[in-house]
Amino acid sequence: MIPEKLLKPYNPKETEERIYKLWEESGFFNPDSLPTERYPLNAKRFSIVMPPTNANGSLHAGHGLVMAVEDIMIRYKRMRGYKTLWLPGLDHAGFETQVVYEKQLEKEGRSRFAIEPKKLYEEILDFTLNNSANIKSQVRKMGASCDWSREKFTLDPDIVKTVYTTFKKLGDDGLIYRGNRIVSWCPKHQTSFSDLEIEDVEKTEPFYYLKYGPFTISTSRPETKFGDKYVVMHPKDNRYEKYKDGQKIELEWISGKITATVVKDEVIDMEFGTGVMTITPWHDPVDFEISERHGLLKEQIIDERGKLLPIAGEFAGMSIVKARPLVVEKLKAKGLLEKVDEKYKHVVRTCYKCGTTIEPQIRNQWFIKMKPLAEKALQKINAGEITYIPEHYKKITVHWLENIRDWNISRQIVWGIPIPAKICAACGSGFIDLENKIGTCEKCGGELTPDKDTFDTWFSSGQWPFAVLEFPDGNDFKNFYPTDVMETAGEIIFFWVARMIMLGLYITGKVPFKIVYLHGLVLDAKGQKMSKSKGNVINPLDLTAKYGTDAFRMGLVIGNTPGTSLALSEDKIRAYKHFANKFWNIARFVIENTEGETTEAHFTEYSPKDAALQKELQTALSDVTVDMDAYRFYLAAEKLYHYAWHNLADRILEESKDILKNASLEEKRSRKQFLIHTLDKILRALHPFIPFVTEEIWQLWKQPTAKEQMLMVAEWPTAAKGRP
RNA sequence: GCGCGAUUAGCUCAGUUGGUAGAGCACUCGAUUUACACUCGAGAUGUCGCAGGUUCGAGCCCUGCAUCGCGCACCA
Repeated sequence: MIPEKLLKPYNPKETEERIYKLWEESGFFNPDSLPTERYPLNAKRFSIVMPPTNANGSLHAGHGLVMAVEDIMIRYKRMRGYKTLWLPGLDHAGFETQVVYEKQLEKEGRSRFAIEPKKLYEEILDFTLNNSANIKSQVRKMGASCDWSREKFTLDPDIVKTVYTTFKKLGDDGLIYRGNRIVSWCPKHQTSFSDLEIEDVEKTEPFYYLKYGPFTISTSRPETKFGDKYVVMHPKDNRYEKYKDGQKIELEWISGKITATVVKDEVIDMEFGTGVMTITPWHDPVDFEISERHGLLKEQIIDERGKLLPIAGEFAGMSIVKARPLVVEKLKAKGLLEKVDEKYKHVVRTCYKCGTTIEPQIRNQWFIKMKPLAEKALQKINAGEITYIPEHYKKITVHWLENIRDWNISRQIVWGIPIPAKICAACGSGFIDLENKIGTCEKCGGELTPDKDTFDTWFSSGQWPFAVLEFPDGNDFKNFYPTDVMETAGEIIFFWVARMIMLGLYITGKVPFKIVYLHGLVLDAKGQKMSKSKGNVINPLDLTAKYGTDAFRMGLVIGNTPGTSLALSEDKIRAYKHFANKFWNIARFVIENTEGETTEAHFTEYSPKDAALQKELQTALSDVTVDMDAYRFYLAAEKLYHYAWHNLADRILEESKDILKNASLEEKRSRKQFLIHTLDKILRALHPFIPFVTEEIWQLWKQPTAKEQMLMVAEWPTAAKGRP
């Protein structure tokens, strides 16, 4: 009897939840619970650690792509007999989450700075936990066959322990230092950043030429110049030959008479402006370096909120934005303003989140010396131990690693893993202290207080692969590390991927993954970046509800080459909904027309015509397998789509109508066997891409009596092997 | 300034090692008690950014240029 359900159109809504439950309850998402007959103890293993989802919102289209692509990899390998582990996780996403939460506070008319830190932490934790439940159900809706029993969160005690151990080891190896160094500071968020959180924006602003004693100096930031008492020029600049290094000059400046000191330094570009500049070491990285080289005094002009300090005289307490025109006015009144170039183009460093101009500040922070870590990573990458898909990301990574800078890992926010260190109130020294053992400052005997800062979130996620696999003693670490593939967004290649390689190598001695597969952004139908303010955000759940998850997955995968952005249009997804239904009907035709025919696994009496078709199918399948092994899912999916629709349905099924009606008994039997055989193979081959509809058809058709007979753990339809 | 991509049909994009240019959507004409209207058949649409070069043969390899996008960079 043909199952009643097959007579109606395919209904994803009715199917998906039930099928996912079937899979999940089988336990087969867990590599340890796979049927031992097909997956013996010595079976090959395949593992992917899922990029931990930021627990501060809900799934967006980009997550949809992650889930689709990684699930395809995992399902494919599982069908090929690998014990597959796909380990899901959530990221507290320190600063990112804090920003999201602060926006919410703003709407409520509250400010993070008015909330007691402990209370704020509790609130954000609640917020995060609320989101996580939601996110997890969304990941399930995408059909992700990940092992929920191994799920991890970046704030889990064992992860934190690993992070602390790494911090300690870095310290013991002399790779961590606490330095009073210039850092990038966002006055709005009031935290420091690493160089990656900075966005360079080209701006056109007035450029002021100011009289500084006998010199003319130029600046785009007159409001920072109050404390400038060093005037710097190139030692070989003939124009200023008569001024000697260290020479004192009395001159009239913004707030009155000062004594300036001449400094000669080779960083000065003689061609630029007048070849003379004054320096503001507390608030400019170049100036900081100069003052370090020459042992000059440094003075803070701007506070943490971006307001001027008492040194600015009558401007004290003013924000720099307000102060600038007033300072210019005063300079003008004093006759110190020589000229203004109104259209000066230059690069301004801004906070990547809020666009506020970065105000560099000198702060005592924890830094990691990156050079030694980067060198090891470069060796492995250059030796080809990591394959990049697409390839050009390798060059980008190498370039970044070769020019790496030290990593400031201190963040002045509450939402994160606290830095396990003590700070001396008297001398500012810091001591890594995991066991709360150090009582007084080892340098000056001063009193110690716990470090109030938290780690940069990437410091913890940078250790994710070995941390979640429970390095060093976990069985998972032995069985699944290094992982096979790291699939994530090309956007975070430095933030995350490169750092995982460095930290993974440093701690375990091995690269954390063999293949890096990077996908591009998911854009809207017009190719524009999705953003809440533009109102063009596509919610994956709306699309899966409307067209089914299988259609959504196909739409994300086909025509999407790694590394390239994808414009996601609803038309495209609708087209693959049609495909799911088409395939449903192919199955219905085959099942209806082969009723009563027993399946013979190795049928040998094909008619010449069917033998040819059989060969054609084999070729198509091995071709697809080659693509699968080469991670060309966009091609594999398209080929299967084409075969199923335009070969199987349009050609083979159409001509079968005549054969099944009019041909000889032998020919009929041959065709029926071929149809059964083909449907079986195509169901298997399409399963990684459209898991729900294929499993549903499989269940209706084969009516398996044991969970081991699910399509999810069935064998891939060809033994052919592509390139590794 | 240095580096990395992209440029192929009206739109969005494929094109794996060089061998007669492809898909989806859109478009035109036709079919209809059908496995499927979430359908089928037929069709139109391309100097593959430009200029050279290598080759029997180039969308693909090499050189240069243009346009767009991105990343990196301490010029006050």
